[in-house]
Amino acid sequence: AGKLGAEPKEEGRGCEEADPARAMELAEAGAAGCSQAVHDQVVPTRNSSSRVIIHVDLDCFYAQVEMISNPELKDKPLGVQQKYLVVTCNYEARKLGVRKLMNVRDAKEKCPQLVLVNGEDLTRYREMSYKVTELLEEFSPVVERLGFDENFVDLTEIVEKKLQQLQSDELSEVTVSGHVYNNQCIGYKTAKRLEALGISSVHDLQTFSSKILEKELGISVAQRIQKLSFGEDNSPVTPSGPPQSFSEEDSFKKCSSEVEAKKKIEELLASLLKRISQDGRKPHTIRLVIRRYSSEKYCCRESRQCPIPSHVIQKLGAGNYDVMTPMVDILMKLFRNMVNVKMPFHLTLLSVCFCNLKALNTTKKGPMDYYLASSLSTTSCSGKRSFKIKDSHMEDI
DNA sequence: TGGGGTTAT
DNA sequence: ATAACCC
Repeated sequence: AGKLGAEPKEEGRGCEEADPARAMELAEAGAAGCSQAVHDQVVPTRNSSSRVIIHVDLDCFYAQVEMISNPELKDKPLGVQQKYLVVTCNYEARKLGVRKLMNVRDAKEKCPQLVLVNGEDLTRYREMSYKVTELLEEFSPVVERLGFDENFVDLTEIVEKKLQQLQSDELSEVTVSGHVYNNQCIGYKTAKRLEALGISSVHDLQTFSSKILEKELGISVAQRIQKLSFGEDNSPVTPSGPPQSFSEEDSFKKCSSEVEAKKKIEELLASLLKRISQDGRKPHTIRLVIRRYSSEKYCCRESRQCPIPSHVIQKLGAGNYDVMTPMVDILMKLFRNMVNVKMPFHLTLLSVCFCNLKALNTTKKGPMDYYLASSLSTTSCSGKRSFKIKDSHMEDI
């Protein structure tokens, strides 16, 4: 199955959204099978250059986590609320007309018995999400995450091993039934641009002039989506590994003073520091993101980022050093760089992001290390550059 | 539209 | 730093 085309987007068709245990059954079936059925027609064994990839998509993930935490919720219509939105809901609720991303007021109107739990804190969802990924990684290390509730697993090697074990008379008996996917064109912006070109179905895209498409969308996007329209996707399943960034955000109706903003930034930062200390790696870059109020249309985010000073990074992990104060200081500088606080302003979102994560330095301490570290900390090099310099010196030593 | 994520430019 | 994409 192609990676990007693999998910049927219509709801309510009883499509194969699965729990992890069922996913494992499917994986076993896939490993045993040597043929794929398309339109109920059995096609021969995959050839040596093709791959076997499973796509595991967890059903109404946040709602499931809540139902596991509190089984009393299991047989009730349940919605997970973030601000004034029901971001997802269980099937009881869907039967009664509640939809994803529905207004709380509309949802309550449709379904007065709806039970709501607050899902603004993603901690438990994030933890469960990584448990699922780690479970899948036991089968193959090649697991790519997409959001919190989807994983792609490349099972090619497992399948090949299984096929070698099977006797030839067993081979002919195994079949796996397939799935036929419907027309759907891709991301929002690209879909709009395609529509402007008169392309509204997969078939339209298949038959459209490659040259014109390349001129309109750029060669990279054009060639990729046109291959996708034929079900061809040679992109690898890229192991996600640990996250490359940690962020916390909060949205609100109005924030219009620096003091108010500072309070919110401090809250976001406190949560992030907890998370980062658990992770063990250290961020070398910090970013502040804002969203300004705008009465209509799509509202863009703005951001400012800077390297985290090395003396702050060092104090990040253990110890009771106050890392909040210097960090808040940096963030407020970034804030004033974006927002002219002498003028009236109206923000609707603040977000803090730690990125450019690096593993702890595992090199053994030598006699020169203290000298090298202190001399480098006084330079104005970027983190990347100074690490390169340090590494080369280490090799020399 | 929330609260996250990734990659490309 | 932003824009596009994904959930």
